Amino acid sequence: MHDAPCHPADISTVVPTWPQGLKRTRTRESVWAALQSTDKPVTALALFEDIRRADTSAWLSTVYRALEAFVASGSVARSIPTDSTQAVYELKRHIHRHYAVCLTCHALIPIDVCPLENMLSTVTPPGFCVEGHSLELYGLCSDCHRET
Amino acid sequence: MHDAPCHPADISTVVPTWPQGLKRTRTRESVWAALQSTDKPVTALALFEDIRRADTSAWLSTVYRALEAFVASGSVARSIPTDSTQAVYELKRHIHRHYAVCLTCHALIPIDVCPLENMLSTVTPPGFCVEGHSLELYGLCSDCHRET
DNA sequence: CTCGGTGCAAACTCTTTGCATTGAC
DNA sequence: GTCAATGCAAAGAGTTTGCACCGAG
Repeated sequence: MHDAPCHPADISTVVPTWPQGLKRTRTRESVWAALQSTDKPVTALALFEDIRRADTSAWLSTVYRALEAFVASGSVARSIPTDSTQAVYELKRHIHRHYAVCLTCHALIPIDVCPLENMLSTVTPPGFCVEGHSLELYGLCSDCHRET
Repeated sequence: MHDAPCHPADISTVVPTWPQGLKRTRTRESVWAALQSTDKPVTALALFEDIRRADTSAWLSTVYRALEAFVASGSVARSIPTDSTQAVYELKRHIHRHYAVCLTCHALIPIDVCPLENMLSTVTPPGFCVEGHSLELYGLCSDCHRET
């Protein structure tokens, strides 16, 4: 008994293409390339420093604005790890991925099964249109666990 | 390199008691009471304003320090919603609960089933010691969905 | 040519810290 | 009495904004 079409993320492409309608500029291309080059979430500052290494003309606020544009276009996801206050960004590769974060060394360990995949309908409150979800485990990675 | 005990959260009590070893002071008691009085995550500022209404002597940094102490004691959870940069705090009632957050009106709708409950072992990376997890759905609540 | 994007500085928000004083145990 | 907690101010981190200039479409 639902009415309006509730469009879940499509799971088609694996390498995202440049978001349509966004001007291709120097900084944006650098940000995009930097995001392509990793499969882990990164901070705006890390991106900036990375980009600055090759392009001294880049500017932090521009990186933020580029990320903002990508997020608005739906091609980049922004989130904040539990043990931090700093936002991290990652390309929406349509390869759905979550991480376990180590509270000691802040390592991110990929989780390859998404428990929500088959359970989303069970879990969603009635009437709510899910556009996405975040999931994170936290605790101690095997290295830090050993050292205790 | 010993196998330290990996202690998952216990699911015993429902109404948390004052964290042992913490001095009972004016502001801390107020913060505690304010957290007891709601079952949704709240910001430090919201708590502060709430407390200020009854106790003009309260101070924001003290609220932060109280929350920090509660979090350290394990009795309060801190998290940051996807659509925000501001931390929210909630009592760990040992009633495990997640929320769906509306990207338009920021409403929090409780989710009553935790999909991880039965799947944690399937999902956890080998060697990782899980201390907790966060899960959040985001999208549009029924009200905001209608208006589109 | 036009309008959106950028360089740069400065503001803003949330959170933390430093230090003298107070108050819980 | 002792040491942790607090009042208050001020700093700090991360992020956003304002505005004049620049450059992609």
